[in-house]
Amino acid sequence: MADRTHELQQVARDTFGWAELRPDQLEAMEAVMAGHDVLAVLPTGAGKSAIYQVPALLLDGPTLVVSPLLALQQDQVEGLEDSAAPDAVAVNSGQRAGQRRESWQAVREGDAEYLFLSPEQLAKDDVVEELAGLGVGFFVVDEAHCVSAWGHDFRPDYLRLGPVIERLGHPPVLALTATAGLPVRQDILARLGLRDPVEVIASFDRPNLHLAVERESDDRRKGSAVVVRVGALMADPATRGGLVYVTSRKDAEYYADELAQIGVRVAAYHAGMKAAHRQRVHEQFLADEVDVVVATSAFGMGIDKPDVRFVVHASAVDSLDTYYQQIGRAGRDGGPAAITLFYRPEDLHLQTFLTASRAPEDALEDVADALEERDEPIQVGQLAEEVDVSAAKRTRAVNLLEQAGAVGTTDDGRLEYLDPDRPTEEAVQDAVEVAETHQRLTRSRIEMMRGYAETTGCRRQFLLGYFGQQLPRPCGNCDTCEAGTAQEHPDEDTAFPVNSAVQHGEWGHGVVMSVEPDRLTVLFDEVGYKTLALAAVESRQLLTADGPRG
DNA sequence: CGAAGGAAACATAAGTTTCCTTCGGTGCATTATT
Repeated sequence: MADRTHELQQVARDTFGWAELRPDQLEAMEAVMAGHDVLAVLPTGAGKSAIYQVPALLLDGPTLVVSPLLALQQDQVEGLEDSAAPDAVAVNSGQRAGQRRESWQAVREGDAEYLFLSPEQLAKDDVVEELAGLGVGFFVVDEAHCVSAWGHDFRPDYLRLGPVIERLGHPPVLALTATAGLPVRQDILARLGLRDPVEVIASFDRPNLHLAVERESDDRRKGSAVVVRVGALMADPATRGGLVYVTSRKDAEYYADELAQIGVRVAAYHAGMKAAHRQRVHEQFLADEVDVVVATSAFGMGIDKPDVRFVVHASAVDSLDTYYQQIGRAGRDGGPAAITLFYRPEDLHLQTFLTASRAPEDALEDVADALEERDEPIQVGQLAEEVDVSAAKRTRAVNLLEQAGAVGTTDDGRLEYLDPDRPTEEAVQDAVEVAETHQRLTRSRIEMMRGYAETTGCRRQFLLGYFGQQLPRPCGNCDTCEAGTAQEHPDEDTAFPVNSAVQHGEWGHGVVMSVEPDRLTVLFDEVGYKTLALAAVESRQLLTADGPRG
């Protein structure tokens, strides 16, 4: 063990020039070297990339890094070029055929140690076949929350990574992310099929962020309040420069115009803008030529500016996972930063709309029928020929049927209908229920966002509690602490302590996520987060202690 | 679900009210034209 630690530290020092590895980094690396699958949840700036970059050099075979954005892949490749580490290449649709051949050639000949791919590339049979021949020694999923956040509908190929890992002989797998509450972590572990995983989870606390919520009832008044607030923040040298998150592209343009009118150097950022323009805004922000970026959720991953002094949300977002991720872009230098959410309960309805995704019933039927009719497993390409729906919809259908236990993936990546005696109608019905369970969880996460915005207790205790971390005392650096409503409550002898498993008559099995003076929040497997009044729990005996999970 | 925008309804002046429809977020890859 000590040898291995020494070896890792030596590579870190000699190849990358890092004098010291942090305990979290080292713990994750050592687990990888010991052959474990690892899920590492570390805040940005904690050197997440190092966790794969270093062991990659000690493990046989090339390292495959799945990364969600082509721009991010580019940054990583360039970063490695600047170090003494072996080369890195990416393969994607933006390249010409010749360039792509060269990249493969470099990996094949061992000139490139790191290979960056999008999950969509890994959905292609020839790509996986090529990789299987290469003997991939290390499988890394960067920004692994995307598996859960995007895999279920937006980018369904994220849920196909599990079978790809198996097809590559299941090398050690490392999933990396900065933000993941319990359901997201469980989802990542299950969907990637991690074996006996080691979870390395750093503290989520960012004590330098001051947390506050401004409640507004009128939409227009909220709009002007946001502009006034940003104006005030910009007038104070201590809080100059930050981000404003909005829900729609239109709002991004609107607030950018309003702020420009009061003399703020501001730019809008959303996915409707041309790529070159988006890149320009990003660069100007990093270079302090623009002080405020008003953005939709498109602005995020890959942004690493140390001195973001405020993050203002003009509206609530879809979950505390998203919220934490977005506010976490402030104060990376450790200096104070002002975090403000402008909250109107009605805004949550838009999040319900945006996250709603109904099961593709027609595609489910077509896919189930096509697979059931075959006596043998079939290639994805073949299925595409037989089922006349879009690739995304087809993949979603395959994913749901697989989660419903009706469809399986063979070791060579083909799809099969598992039980010939199971009627396809039943399989489709089960798949629809899988989608509905997922939908309930999504809704309950929106309710947790509501809970954060409406709590009179310490905001930080609420936020950290959501991520499974108990802050023993109110933080003293949020609006409720300052208002005096966040009272310290002694650790009462509760029958249902945090992290204990419980059983509810109607909602089934769950895990206690937080205990407040008058209420409990429980994450149930089937219905997601629920907040229960302690008085009712006691008087009506709603919960019973349950055995350990599993 | 709710905000926004347009058209029609109200009303007899130039405007307000009501009703209806549309739109609302993340990115890969691929392909047909300039």
